[in-house]
Amino acid sequence: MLTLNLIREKRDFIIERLKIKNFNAAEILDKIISLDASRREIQTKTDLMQAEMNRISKEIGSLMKDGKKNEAEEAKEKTYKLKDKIKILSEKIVPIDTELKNEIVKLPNLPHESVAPGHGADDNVKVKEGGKIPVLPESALPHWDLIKKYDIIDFDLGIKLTGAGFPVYKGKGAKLERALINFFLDEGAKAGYLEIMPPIMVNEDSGFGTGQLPDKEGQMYHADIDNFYLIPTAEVPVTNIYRDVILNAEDLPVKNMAYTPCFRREAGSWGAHVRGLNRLHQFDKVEIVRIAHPDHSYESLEEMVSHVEGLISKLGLPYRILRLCGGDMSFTSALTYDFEVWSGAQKRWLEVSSTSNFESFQSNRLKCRFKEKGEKQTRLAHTLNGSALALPRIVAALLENNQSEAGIKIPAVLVPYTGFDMIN
RNA sequence: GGAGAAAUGGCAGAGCGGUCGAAUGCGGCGGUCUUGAAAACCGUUAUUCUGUAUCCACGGAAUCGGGGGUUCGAAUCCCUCUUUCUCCGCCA
Repeated sequence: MLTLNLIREKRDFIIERLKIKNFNAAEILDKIISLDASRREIQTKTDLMQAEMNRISKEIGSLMKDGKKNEAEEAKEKTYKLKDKIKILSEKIVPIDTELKNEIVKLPNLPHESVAPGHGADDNVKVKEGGKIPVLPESALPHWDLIKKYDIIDFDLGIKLTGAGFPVYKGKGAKLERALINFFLDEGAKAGYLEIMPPIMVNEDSGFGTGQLPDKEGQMYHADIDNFYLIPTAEVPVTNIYRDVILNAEDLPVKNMAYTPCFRREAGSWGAHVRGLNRLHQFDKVEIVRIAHPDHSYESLEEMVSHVEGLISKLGLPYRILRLCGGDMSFTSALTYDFEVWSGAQKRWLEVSSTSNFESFQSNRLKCRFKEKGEKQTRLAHTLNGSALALPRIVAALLENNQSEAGIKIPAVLVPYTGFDMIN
């Protein structure tokens, strides 16, 4: 959520920046500005009346003390009219406030100045490429065949237990999953991230704090009776730890990480390219989250990017890093890097991480602020997060790229975690 | 799930419906003293919105778990929700 201050002071700048995201903001901005102006006008009036009201009330208090009952009664008379006026005026504010909130949440975050304009995936900017694309024989199998061949992940069983998109990991498949989680967490710990195990269901306030609510409730599973949402990513609970929190500047950056299962309804998005592990309703992910000082948040982002890159290259996967263009970026993000790994048998790139700086967009909703030592004023912190990493597509690429007649070779860094070096 | 009690500033803990943003203690910050430190003493110590000023500053409104109500006036009374504690029941 953009701050009202920015909207008041930089209307034209916002319009220009949001063009990069192909978003026409003028109409909404003008509506907000006029709503805000009338809200403040009314607020100022009611504040004045309320001040008068408070003054009279105090007067009544001291009159009563002095035993001047008649004068107190006279003063009371004066308040009735005033009270009515205040009531009428303050009731006017309620719908204005609601509308203001409705409008302001429609505005996406401003893209960072390095973000290129564009409409879709084709306009993303490749910033780096690494690893070697494997040359596989014609007979190479896609991962959905490999998992059947070695009986390590069972989709049909998942359908029986729950439904499509809820795979069952078995034997070495389950072990590989657990190995990857532990590997990612250990690497994260080495990089200074504090491990968190959060709840995987959150309340409405948390959903709003990170921007899933309103509007995107269709993407989350909802437990009706208790009004809880299954998290689509650990970003939601881990970032919401800092909802309504005022941090000290010297505690920044806060570096947290969490492994959680993630749940996505992905309503309407099933179709091409979603076979096997490519898109699931439940999957595992390790997420890194930072709360950073606004002056240093882009340094934080770069550190996160190189951390994620390190993970992928330690696993020996061919990868590329993309800086998303305005049209492909999320509503809440100011700058996003996507990481894709090459899937040898599908012969295509699979997104395995999205690492973003949200600047103060989330923290304004979260009311996540910090205070500089000795200063009175609070400022909004910057929030960042990134997948480090999402597992299913990593598994898909590992299986496909490392297959041979003898079986599937486990990357050396994982062997201490799996306890085996081949799936066969 | 049943019965009862409670929720106040960073923490602890007062608070009769009137001058209470809130005593007191601890902690934090600044200062005096000291060669330095401790102790002692003095001062200071929340957040949000807002008006003039737009660097410092001054004024107003709101906030004592959340929401609503009674009242000229609510931390204090009423309703409701949430959370915590104690006892009973159930339970990995």
